[in-house]
Amino acid sequence: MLERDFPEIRALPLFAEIAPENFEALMRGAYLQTFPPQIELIREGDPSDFLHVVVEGAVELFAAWNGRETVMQLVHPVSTFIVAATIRDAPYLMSARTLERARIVLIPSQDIRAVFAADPAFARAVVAELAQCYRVVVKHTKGLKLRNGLERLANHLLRQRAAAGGAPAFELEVEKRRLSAFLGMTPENLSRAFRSLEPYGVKVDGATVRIADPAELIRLARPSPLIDDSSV
Amino acid sequence: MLERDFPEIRALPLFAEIAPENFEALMRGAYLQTFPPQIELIREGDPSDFLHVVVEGAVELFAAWNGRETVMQLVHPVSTFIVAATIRDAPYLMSARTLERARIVLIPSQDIRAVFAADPAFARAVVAELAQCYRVVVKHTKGLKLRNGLERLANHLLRQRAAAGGAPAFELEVEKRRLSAFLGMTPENLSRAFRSLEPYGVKVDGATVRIADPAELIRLARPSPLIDDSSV
DNA sequence: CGGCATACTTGACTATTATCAAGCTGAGCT
DNA sequence: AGCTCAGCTTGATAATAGTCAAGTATGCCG
Repeated sequence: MLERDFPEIRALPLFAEIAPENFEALMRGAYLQTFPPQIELIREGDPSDFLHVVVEGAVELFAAWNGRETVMQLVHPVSTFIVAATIRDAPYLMSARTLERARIVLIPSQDIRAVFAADPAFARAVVAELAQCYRVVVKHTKGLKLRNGLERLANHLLRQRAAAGGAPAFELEVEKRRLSAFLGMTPENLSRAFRSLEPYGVKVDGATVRIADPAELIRLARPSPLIDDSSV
Repeated sequence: MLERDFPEIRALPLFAEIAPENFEALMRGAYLQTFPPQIELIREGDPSDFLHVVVEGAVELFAAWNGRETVMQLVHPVSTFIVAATIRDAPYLMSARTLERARIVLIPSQDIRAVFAADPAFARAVVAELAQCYRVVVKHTKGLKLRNGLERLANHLLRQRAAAGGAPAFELEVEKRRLSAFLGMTPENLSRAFRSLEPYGVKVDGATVRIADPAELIRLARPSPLIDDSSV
């Protein structure tokens, strides 16, 4: 692991407060690796070997059952994934694959568990991270159970718009087929949902979305901070 | 808080390893309270004031949006809920209400956060609890996205059967209307789903379920440890 | 440039799920 | 016992979502 890669990882809330010697111990065992697109990084059911930190690129967490597959989460830099499995030393509940070329730091799970036991500051940070992850999944589940496909898409677009700083046009960041799986619908229905949003001032051209009048879309989407606000 | 109530709380994984003086500090500020059925204990959006421990009875965590309501989790003794909100000092994402008469221990959130900062053993236990909660929600979400209503019910029955020690007959533990909301369907469709399971040897009489031949039901349900196994 | 592969879109159809409106049933009560 | 109410069930219908099949667009590569 090269010296120059430290800062962006060190800056993550998860690692910011660790004692220097413990952080170094983690980095000594860590790999920084670059993966091509479509590489399966972990497979659900496998034992938890590494904590992953996405430094660049994009990763999706997905799950399969009975021949069906769905996207559980989309992971963008800089963030970690599968903290829970690492901490509990339990098998992964989700698989992960790269969506684009991605630079990923792999930290051996046993190192994480060792530092976690020895460094109270790290333990606190892990708790904050886990609590955050928990709340993200709860919000996603609320959206799935309380909204229909059109409403989920409308709110997703409003969230993306906010993440893009409120610009009138922004990019979707992921292929539509993956977005559809993430939103709990088929690609065909995502297509139709986009068309249904046209009367609300939503224009889609490839991966570019333009929202003419947010107020109009908000009236349909009825966003709630307790589902859509990532900072809550 | 009475002395005789300590043991069952002390025995919880979350509290088992705390230093005695810290545990006492928590208990000094705690209330043990008995609530009648149908009492709203917390409301989503409110600030996190207390960590709740269900000692007796049953509680449901639910969420509402745009006039719709759904059940997110069913909580039975002895377990805690809303740890994540307490730790992050963030607003509750879910509401909670008693389903039956329930005895509940309320521990002020600020006490929890104080002991959490001071007691490494407690911090570790909180992490384990949170990681567990996270994995429970992920499994629930996987079920929602990968299975249809009938499959969710079939797997729920197999889980309940396992929880009852594999007995051929067992009780549902909650009203069917709440079970339906938990499984992400309407009461009407739960009714129909139960009838659809008759050919698979499932007989329902009130809240009592009898599974004639588990193998038959398993063939339909296709349970997976990564969705249905509570210990994984 | 043409050819190919892949994502996306569209339409027709099917399946699943929700809604509405009666009925039914059983526990609790007088 | 009979009444009442709430939960449950059932059937008819509507809304929502999935499937299949075909077509279009786009980007990559020789």
